[in-house]
Parts: sequence; C-alpha cells; structure tokens
Amino acid sequence: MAKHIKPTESELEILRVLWDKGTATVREVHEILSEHKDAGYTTTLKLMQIMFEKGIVKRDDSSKTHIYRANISRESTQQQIVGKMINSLFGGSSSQLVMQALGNQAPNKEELDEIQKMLDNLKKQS
Amino acid sequence: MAKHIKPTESELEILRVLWDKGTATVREVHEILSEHKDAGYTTTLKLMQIMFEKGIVKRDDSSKTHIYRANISRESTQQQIVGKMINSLFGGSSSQLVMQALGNQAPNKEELDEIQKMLDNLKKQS
DNA sequence: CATGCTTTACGATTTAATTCGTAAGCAATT
DNA sequence: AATTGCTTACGAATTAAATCGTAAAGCATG
Repeated sequence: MAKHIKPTESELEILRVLWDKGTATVREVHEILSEHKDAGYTTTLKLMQIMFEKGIVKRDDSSKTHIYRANISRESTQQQIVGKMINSLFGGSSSQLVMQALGNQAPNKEELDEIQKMLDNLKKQS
Repeated sequence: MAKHIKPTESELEILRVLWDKGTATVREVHEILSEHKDAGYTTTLKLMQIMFEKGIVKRDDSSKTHIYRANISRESTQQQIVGKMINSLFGGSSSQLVMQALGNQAPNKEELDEIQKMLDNLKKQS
C-alpha cells in the first residue's frame, strides 16, 4: 500500500506545512514558506498544482480558493526516505544510522526514555 | 570546517564505491555501478570529472589511467545528510528519526548492544 | 457595472543533473 | 607503421525541478 512516490525537496517543504496544519490554501502555505524561503506566490501555486497531478496532495476545489491536504502520510514518507537512506548511505545497517543520529544531536531525557523503551522491546524479540 | 557540499544521488553512488575501495579508476567504479544500474562508461567518467571539479574527489593523473579517491569523508557526509533530514522531515527531533529507523529495520543483537552502550553514555550526561 | 484584489491556469524560461556521442591520445600488438 | 583497444576530454542533448510572467475568472465594494 506504500505509495511509490518520492517527493522532491520543495515538495517536502509543502508537505510539512500540510501535515502540520491538516488543510491549507496555497496562500497559507506560501506565507509560511516565505518566512524562510524566497520564491513568488505563483511558484508555490505551480508546485502544489504539480503535486496534485502527481497525487501527492488532494484538493477541494468546490470554492474558488482551493483547499489542499496531503495525500501521503508523514509516517510513510519518513519510512520511505529513511529506508532509502539506510541503504544508500549506511550499507543497509539501521544501527549505523541510529548511532549517527544520536551522536549528531543528543535527545533529551524523555526522548532517551522513549528510545530505551523501544530498545527493550526489540531486545525481547531478538 | 564541514564541507558545504551536497552530493547528488549519483554522486553518492560513486562515493560509496570510493569509500569502500579507498581508491579506484573510472573503470572500476563503473564496473561496480553497472551491476545495479545501467548507464554508459562515459556517463560515469563524466560524473567523476564533475565531482573532481567540485572538489568532491581527488585524483592522481600521473599515469594515463587516473586514480580517484574521495575527498569528503563518509562520516561527515552521513552527518550532513542525516542532520538535514532530521530538520526537514522530523522537525529537528533526532529521537523521532531513531524511532523510525529502529522500527523500520530491526538491528541484530550486537547492534542493539552497541546502541544500548551509546544510550547509556548519553543518559549519564543528561 | 466598473475597479481592484485575489485566485487559478498555463506556457515559458532557467537551472541543475544525467546521459551519451565523438574525437583525440596513448600503448600494446601485429 | 597500421590496427586495436583502452583511456580522457568535451560539447551537446535530454530530462527533471523550480521559477516566474501573464492572462482569465471570481468576488467584493464603491
């Protein structure tokens, strides 16, 4: 059932907004993106139209101002991209990626506990 | 001092070969790549020439057949890409990435122990 | 209903990545 | 020395992503 779709970098930026907000108009997405990025309104519009053609987003066009929402989940997209990276950059070893991520940017106490819990579970199974 | 270089997907494939072998000729890289990918020899050559111009690889051209080696380390490249992904896809939370990676593809016993060791260290510090 | 503001649609351009054809050089072999 | 087979160099074509300009349509308000 996993969508075989690889969002580009720009598409990912838009998806993040949609994932956060649930639904959004082009204007709303553009406002948020333009805080950190500098591109014209029609650029964002065009990107979202292309994403619609690709099936990455859905839209409600019953009123003039269309309302967009993501059509692929954050989780499946994360999984797809992380899985790909494990293979392409870490020779298939997820633990290498985990080590790198942990060394990179240490999580706080709560997060550590959460990871510990996950680890305990995996240990039981192995 | 981190190189501000973002290898493309194809460049990463070549880097992986160079990281594994240490040094390699275009022919050697191409042989390995063509096991899984289908592109002509001159394509690989051109890519490696471009990588040389960008400074991603070094080469010894003292003999006719040039000998290439990576000019950015596997570790720093991993760090760069993982860091970027944590921000772009996991809202800056490395633990989210870790959870995703662990759920994605469970490590074996030895790897779990290694992760546990790392986790213990981080806990001490926090 | 005219004006102005916002929207979508869409073509065109730009930029970057990938691919390949062809030429030229060099070395070994005939 | 000609042939063969490898190499690099390099221009050019292709493909994909991102950007933007312009036009047309909808809608509110004077």
